[in-house]
Amino acid sequence: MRYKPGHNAERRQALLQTSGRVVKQNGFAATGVDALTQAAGVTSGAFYTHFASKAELLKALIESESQASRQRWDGDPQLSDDEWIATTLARYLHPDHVHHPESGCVLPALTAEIARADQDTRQVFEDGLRQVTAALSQRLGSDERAWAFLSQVVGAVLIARALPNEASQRQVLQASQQFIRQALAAAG
Amino acid sequence: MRYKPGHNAERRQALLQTSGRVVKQNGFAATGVDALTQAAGVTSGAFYTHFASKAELLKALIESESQASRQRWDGDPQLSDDEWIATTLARYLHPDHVHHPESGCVLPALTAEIARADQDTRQVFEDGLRQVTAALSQRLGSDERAWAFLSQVVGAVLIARALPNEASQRQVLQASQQFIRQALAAAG
DNA sequence: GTCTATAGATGGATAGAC
DNA sequence: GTCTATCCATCTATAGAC
Repeated sequence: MRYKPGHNAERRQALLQTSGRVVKQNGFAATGVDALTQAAGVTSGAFYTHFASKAELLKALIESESQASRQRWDGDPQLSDDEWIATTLARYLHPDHVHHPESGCVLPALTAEIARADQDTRQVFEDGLRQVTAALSQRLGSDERAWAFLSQVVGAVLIARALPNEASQRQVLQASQQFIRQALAAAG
Repeated sequence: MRYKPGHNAERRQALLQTSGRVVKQNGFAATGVDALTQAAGVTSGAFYTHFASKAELLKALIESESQASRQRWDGDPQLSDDEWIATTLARYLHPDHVHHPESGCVLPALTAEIARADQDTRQVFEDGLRQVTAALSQRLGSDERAWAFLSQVVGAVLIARALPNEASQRQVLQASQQFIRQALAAAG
């Protein structure tokens, strides 16, 4: 055979990773199939060997990005809960995360567009997200806190990214971090 | 003259209101100029009498929507701070707000796309947003709390909208509301 | 000021060569 | 499996009639 075994799966994986970066950076609707494949060094013709449509790519992206996020949220298992919270907040609510959506969490970048996708795509989103909140819940003590924690940090990064200067961005990130600490302290 | 005085300003205002609904519903990049103007009962040719480009519309939309949001956030001035917080949370974190982005806050719907706009547009965003946070700060006691409060509710509605079923959506809304109460209680 | 018509570019997706 | 070439629809924006 002309291609080594697993070539197909590898290429699909590469497409998911590179197009994930492009889409988080520029948005899903705003990005053409040409731009998606160009980042992986192939042309649009090759795209349709791996995905039935652009909409199918979004579903696959949500799965792929959820898995990546889940691993980032897990973090170092040796940390105490308090240490884990501190390092997680410091990393998620960091200016680097604001400046580099392409390598960051999928949620601030794509959730608004996922909200406009079909029911099937949103189900994939929920499945992926529940893995994240399950991990979060382990550290925070309840699902309720996990959802609220997630909402807070996603909202903060989302808003920070739309602000035009670094000072304002930091103001949001700092405020968010402080707020979370107070809420967690309040409930013991 | 064939048109009554103020016709131009009125029509522009009408375009802002109707296109605001369409854009919050379907996204800015995903909506063509035809769809924007169709909602106002005119054709795309008329659009360019009022706006130099589609990008200019986004800036005008951010101004317009910020003003509308600011008024909604203000609420009834006769309420006590606690009452104001309760009614504001109940309205913003309500399933109706999740189901109807077209008549809701601009932030969960468009912030991700604003984050990808040029510096000028994002400056307009900051100016509008600071009016909102100033009003919020009056009620909550500090700018810091205002930013965090806003991040929390925006993140919650954003995520809820992407979830496929009502039960999950309510879970996020409820968790966020509870979290905010705890954070505010913690700081007195 | 708004319309129809259209230019010019780009969108998603497919066909056939290799 | 990937390429080039292309179809057809849609996009932003403009021109000219009314």
